[in-house]
Amino acid sequence: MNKDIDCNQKFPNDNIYETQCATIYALNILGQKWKFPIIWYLSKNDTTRYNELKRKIKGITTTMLTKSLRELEEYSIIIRTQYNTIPPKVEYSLTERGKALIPVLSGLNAWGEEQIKIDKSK
Amino acid sequence: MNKDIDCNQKFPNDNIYETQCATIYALNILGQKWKFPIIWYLSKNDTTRYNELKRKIKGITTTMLTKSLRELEEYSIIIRTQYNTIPPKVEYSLTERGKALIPVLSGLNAWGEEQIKIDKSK
DNA sequence: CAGGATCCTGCCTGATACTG
DNA sequence: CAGTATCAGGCAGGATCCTG
Repeated sequence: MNKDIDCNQKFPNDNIYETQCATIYALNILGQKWKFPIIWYLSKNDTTRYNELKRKIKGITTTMLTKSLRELEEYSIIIRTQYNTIPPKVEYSLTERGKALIPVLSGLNAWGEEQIKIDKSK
Repeated sequence: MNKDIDCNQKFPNDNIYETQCATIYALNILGQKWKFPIIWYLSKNDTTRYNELKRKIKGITTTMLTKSLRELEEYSIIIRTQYNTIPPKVEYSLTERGKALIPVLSGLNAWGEEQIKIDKSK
């Protein structure tokens, strides 16, 4: 087993399927500013509409929200459901692949909370 | 409890200690190209020297390795031990805070492996 | 309501050369 | 060996305006 970590590729835009390291593979998909927050919010709210995401994830712009959602959809992390009503209605939710990330996100969040607690006690 | 996710800040350079969301807090520290790979490698090898990191983490440059190590040290994720010998010798290892991240990294890696397996079976 | 289209910029990242 | 210093560029990310 090779202990080297093959990071010799730019993420998130190269062909991730040639990646040797699973961590890098994961970061190729998730390693951007808004991906984790979006998944994290969806994990707590099931199906969510576009503008609710925009409202609840403070600071995100339409450009980045749309871009991030498109990419997450492309990698089958989320699913987009469009209703052709007027006004239009679009809902996003996690796929099974996306739901499999929840424990990881929870772990990251728990780690963060723990560290914040430690920071404050100093 | 507020379900909103406050991401209205630039990471990784703003004051992370004012962050509301623990996930964002964590990403402020870890959310860059090489942080996870470095921690991931250290988690598998305990103390590691600078040039070994550089050799094993394929593609990283001295600039980014040094910068990433400094930042991780600043946030007490890793510890740097310097031996004033000739030639110099510097070792890096995870702190307790850093080790607490291993389960998260493992989870991310496991998720990646699972998805790669699924991808290949198609 | 759910984006598209544009333009713009900072800094993340890399390449190269040098040093105690 | 373990970095520092310097220069340069590309792209992630943001701001703004527009639309079916």
